[in-house]
Amino acid sequence: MKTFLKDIIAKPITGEWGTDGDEVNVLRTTNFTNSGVLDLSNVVKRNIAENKVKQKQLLRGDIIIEKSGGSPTQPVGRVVFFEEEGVYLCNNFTSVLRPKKDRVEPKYLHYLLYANHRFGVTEMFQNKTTGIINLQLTRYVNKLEIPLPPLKTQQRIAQILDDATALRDKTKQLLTEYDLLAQSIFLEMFGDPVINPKQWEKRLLNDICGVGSSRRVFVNELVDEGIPFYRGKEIGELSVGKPINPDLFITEDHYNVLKEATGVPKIGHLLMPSICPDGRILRIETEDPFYFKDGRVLWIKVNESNINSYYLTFFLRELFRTNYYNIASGTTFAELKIVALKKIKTIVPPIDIQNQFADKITLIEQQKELAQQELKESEDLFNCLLQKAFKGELV
DNA sequence: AGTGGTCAAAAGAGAACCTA
DNA sequence: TAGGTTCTCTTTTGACCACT
Repeated sequence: MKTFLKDIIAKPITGEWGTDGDEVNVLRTTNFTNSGVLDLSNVVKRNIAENKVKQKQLLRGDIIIEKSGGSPTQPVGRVVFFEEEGVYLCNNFTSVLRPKKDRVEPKYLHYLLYANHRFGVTEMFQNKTTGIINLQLTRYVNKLEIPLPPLKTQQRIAQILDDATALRDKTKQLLTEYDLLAQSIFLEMFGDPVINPKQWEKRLLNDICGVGSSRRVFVNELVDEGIPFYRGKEIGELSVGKPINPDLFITEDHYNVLKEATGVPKIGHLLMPSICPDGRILRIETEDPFYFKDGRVLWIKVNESNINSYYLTFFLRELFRTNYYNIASGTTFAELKIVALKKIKTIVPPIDIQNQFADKITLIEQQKELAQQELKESEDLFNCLLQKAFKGELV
């Protein structure tokens, strides 16, 4: 059985801007996540008249929909599910959809609307002007058809999707915990990279590794296919040391010339964007050939006989995470210069201790690999279930 | 000619009312 | 109350200059 969205929700409640103040919580699109849950880490407080608060206060089980926002790559119409205690309203860029609980299970409706956004249905209801994108909410509510099985079935479907979400979140959580574990092992074994509490030898990075950048490749030398050519942004995204889908390429001949002249990044070398206050350092783990833009990507040719590349990755990550702005310089923005990188005082513990650390990290990396696999599987499962629920097949 | 450093334009992202 | 714009801050990157 199908029904129109308008028949199973109350009249949408529009948001309120309010005035400067600190009386009630106001949820904005910043508080939306792409996974359909609210992010309450940055909720603003505003003043709103008492009668408005009474009329528009969010209730548990409400669905908040984004009316204005999105981007060229992301359609407008995201939804989040509200199940908080306390007084919350939402702002003008959003509206509240309140399910009629005798007809529809709120969680079920939420998942369906989430799928609508995910699978591009909201795109048919958006009004694109020059700037931001607006959702034609009235049309959406009046025209949108919803598969509506009996309440009991809806509840079961919502439960299945909840379980799939929980599984996915648990795996995600596991991945962050592995990262934290790796970080805490580093700090426990070596201490703060600036303080050097264990008084190990310090050497200039330049004395133990090759430090520099790539040879310049000019825009007109880039081609449509060939060897991947990465810019700083992409290097920063290559967090697991494996290639992402490239946009730019150089010819194989060009690559061979560069290989001859400067060498090319090898397994165990480190790359980092020069603008990198959060310590995104890439340890290369692929043999697939690629090259990268000079100047914005710094290249550390690790000499493993002097220093272990896993150890150095974590040393620099910790150092930059806490001290980037002391080391980087620049007028418009802080940027790590090659000279500054060369001069970094690198703590060099005995190599066997570094290797012990690397062994532990490799184990963690293996576990992470497994967790990543699981995450992919649980995401596929969730998507598959969502797809089915959306088509009314999950009955 | 090859590198490194700097500058600032361009692009992107996010937040905030106002008006018809 | 629906629906459109602009500002500002951040990030990315091309261009250029200076030095070797």
